[in-house]
Amino acid sequence: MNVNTNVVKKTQGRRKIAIKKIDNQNSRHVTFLKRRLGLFKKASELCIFTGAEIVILVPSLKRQHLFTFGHPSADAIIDRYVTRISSSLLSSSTTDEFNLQQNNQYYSHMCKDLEAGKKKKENIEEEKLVNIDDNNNGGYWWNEPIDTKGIDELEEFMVALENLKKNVTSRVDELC
Amino acid sequence: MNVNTNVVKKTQGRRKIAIKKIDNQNSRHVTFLKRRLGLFKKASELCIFTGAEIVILVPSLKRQHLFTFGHPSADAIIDRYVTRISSSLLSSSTTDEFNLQQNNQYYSHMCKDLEAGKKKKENIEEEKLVNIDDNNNGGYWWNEPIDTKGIDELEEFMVALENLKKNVTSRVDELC
DNA sequence: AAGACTATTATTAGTCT
DNA sequence: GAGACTAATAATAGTCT
Repeated sequence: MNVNTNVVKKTQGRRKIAIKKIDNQNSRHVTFLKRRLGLFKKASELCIFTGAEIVILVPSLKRQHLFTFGHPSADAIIDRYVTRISSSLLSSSTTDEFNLQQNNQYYSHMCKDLEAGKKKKENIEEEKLVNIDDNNNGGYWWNEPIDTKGIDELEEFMVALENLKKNVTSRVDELC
Repeated sequence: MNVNTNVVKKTQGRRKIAIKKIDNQNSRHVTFLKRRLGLFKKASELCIFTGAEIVILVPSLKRQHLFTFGHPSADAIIDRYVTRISSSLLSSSTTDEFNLQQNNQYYSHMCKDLEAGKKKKENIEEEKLVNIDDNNNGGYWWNEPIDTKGIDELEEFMVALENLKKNVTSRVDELC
């Protein structure tokens, strides 16, 4: 029987916490430190195990610092991200102006998932995962539809990216 | 005694794997899928628990797609990242042109850490963690020194970012 | 306040469908 | 080939320094 085997526990160990913002500011900062490191470690492992490129940007909680993770380099991947937006704006201006909701769906989905907790799987048929398949066409991701929210104010500098795009395109011709 | 208690294990469970690129392509893709989701989940939790802003960009292994995680939005944080580079280039051109190695140190550090495995703590005194403290000055992170590698080819479009910068700065005046 | 500790929760490698 | 399963590994919440 394992009822009260008189083992004196030194700590209570890890405990579950509610899926909400941590109230206590000190705990919140400690968690921010620990989990940010954990996130970067996970990213490192993903890079090593699969050869993936990853960029992570995390402003400090007071938005005074920027913690970055980048392999091979944050700039290289961000260049391509920005270039992709530029390309979309410059090439076809009307065709895919709408139904462009592929990006940033993960957060809202994850939030729903987390809030729901470990709900049973039979009643989550409406929670389809985003269906981004890796081989739907031969094009590159920066030519695909993008989310255009907040792009208005970016248009001005997007035009200036045209020259950069050529450099970037040649830089990523090596496929894995 | 727990020697061969005749418990038939259904699976071997999770197993350790070497800290290196996974050879088998199918396993590599499966791991890329699973761990990418895990990474985004970790990011979601960090957002929720601490109120942090996070951007993650992960090109697919063939570099044909881009998987993004962004809260509140990838564009908003990237704008600030890019604006920070622009600001650095426009303001002081000579003072902090060198000793700018604060970014992207995590990957190399983590790689070393991972390769070393679970080495004893007494002989890693040379592996200091990056010392980015959150309150060294009252400035914002986009005014701090940045890594300028690969910036040459970006200069042209950086200049065009000047107008954007004003918008962005006002957008992040709300501190947490 | 930054790091060590540890019991517990969370993630996941391999396997099977 | 995308998802369920599960034993084992990995991350971490709270505590103590």
